[in-house]
Amino acid sequence: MATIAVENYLKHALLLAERSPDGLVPMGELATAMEVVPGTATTMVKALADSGLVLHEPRRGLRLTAAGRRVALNVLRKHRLVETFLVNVLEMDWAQVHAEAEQLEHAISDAVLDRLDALLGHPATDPHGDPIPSVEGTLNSAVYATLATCATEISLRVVRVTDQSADFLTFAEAHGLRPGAVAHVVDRNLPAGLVTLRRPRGKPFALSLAAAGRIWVAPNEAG
Amino acid sequence: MATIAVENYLKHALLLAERSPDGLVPMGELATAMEVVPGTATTMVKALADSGLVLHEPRRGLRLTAAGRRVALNVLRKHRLVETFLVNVLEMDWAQVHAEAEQLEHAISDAVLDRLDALLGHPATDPHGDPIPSVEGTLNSAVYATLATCATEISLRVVRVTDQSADFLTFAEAHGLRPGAVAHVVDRNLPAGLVTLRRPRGKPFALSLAAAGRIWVAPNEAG
DNA sequence: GGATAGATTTTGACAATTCAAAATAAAGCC
DNA sequence: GGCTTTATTTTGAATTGTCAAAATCTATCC
Repeated sequence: MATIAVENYLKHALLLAERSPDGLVPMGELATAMEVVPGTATTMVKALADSGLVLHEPRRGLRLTAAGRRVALNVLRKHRLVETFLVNVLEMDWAQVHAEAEQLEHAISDAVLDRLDALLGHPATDPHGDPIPSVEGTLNSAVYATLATCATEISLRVVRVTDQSADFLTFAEAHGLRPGAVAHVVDRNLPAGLVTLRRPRGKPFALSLAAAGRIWVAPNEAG
Repeated sequence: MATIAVENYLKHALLLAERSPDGLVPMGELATAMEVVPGTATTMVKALADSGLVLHEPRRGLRLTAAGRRVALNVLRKHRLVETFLVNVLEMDWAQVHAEAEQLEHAISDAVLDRLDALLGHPATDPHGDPIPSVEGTLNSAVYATLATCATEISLRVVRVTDQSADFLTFAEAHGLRPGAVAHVVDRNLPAGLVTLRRPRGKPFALSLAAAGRIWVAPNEAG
């Protein structure tokens, strides 16, 4: 069985690999994500390579093997189903549930996971809009535009909020920017780094381009 | 924050202390409960004593301090509320939930615990009839008779089953011996070490005195 | 009142995970 | 092509929790 540390390294390796075109994850990125010094990541990656969970390409980075990816997807599935449970069933604040799920993802058995999945009705995404890996190990990563890049003056539907910090999520919540919410970009001022947004029957408000880049949207079909 | 190992030592120390008249827990008992060699228990108890969680009386045993007892009760509360959740909400088999809760009890925050408690309606006991410590740290340990010691030929209500092994619980379940079940002792044959039981509209069946001693009962008020 | 059995403690070692800091390799720059 | 910057790896050490086995108590038993 993978230890908690191993599960965490693999999970972060997966998340970083998903954002990398060739699947190669630089050591430094993994170390940053894990909040350890680079040497620690090197040590652990070599151990993971010995266990056949990753390939270590010295001085270049690491790649998940099929076995490593399987473990990582299972942990990610637990994380996101737990978040969904905490929000949908226990009615907890979506800004807090990430931290809770970080612990629970390592304590939940596959048996509990299955029951949780059934209780929640086999959801496809978690409360932040992040896709929940299937039992079979499929990760549906549809690509959307963000509020920093999408067209202006058309009705949009928020599909995903990719920032787990409680502060950001509380801000988003306060402006109704949860997945499913409808809004449109009133104006985008690149020099000022500002995006102005408006929700139906709401006042316009601004957020930084950096923040806008973490809110993913699709054209609002109904709107 | 207490580590998982520390939480486990304190939890087992509490359970053993509850069954000891003077609250003194011999080292060997703790080591057996924790499934470690005696020397390991000694090492850990000294560390716990340094943290002010237990008192170590060399060669005699240990006692929980108020701080240690507080931590232990919190872990036990998590364990038993999680078991209740797994059975009542996720509809899992009561024979499995102990093992699951052993992991989850260390991963659940107090915030999640509170929500879980509310969802379950603030239960007083878990699915095995074990009392759930209150938030304030009260452990209601009412003393009952067991099927090995109770009066015969009177209607009884099962209140508690104090064996966490899946085999025993599956056996108990198969005969309907869950808390709340009604039964009476038909016969007790001490030389043979057998207790014969009968449930309403059921066939009589036998179990060993040792097994009977793990099923706690109260007189059945309703008849 | 010592020998002995049983429990407990001590000692030395090991695996996992981490850090700090020195060493090394790679990449880009004039 | 040599120099500098940056990323990565190596080395040595600390921490936590564990075991095996030797040493040490304690209580008890003739």
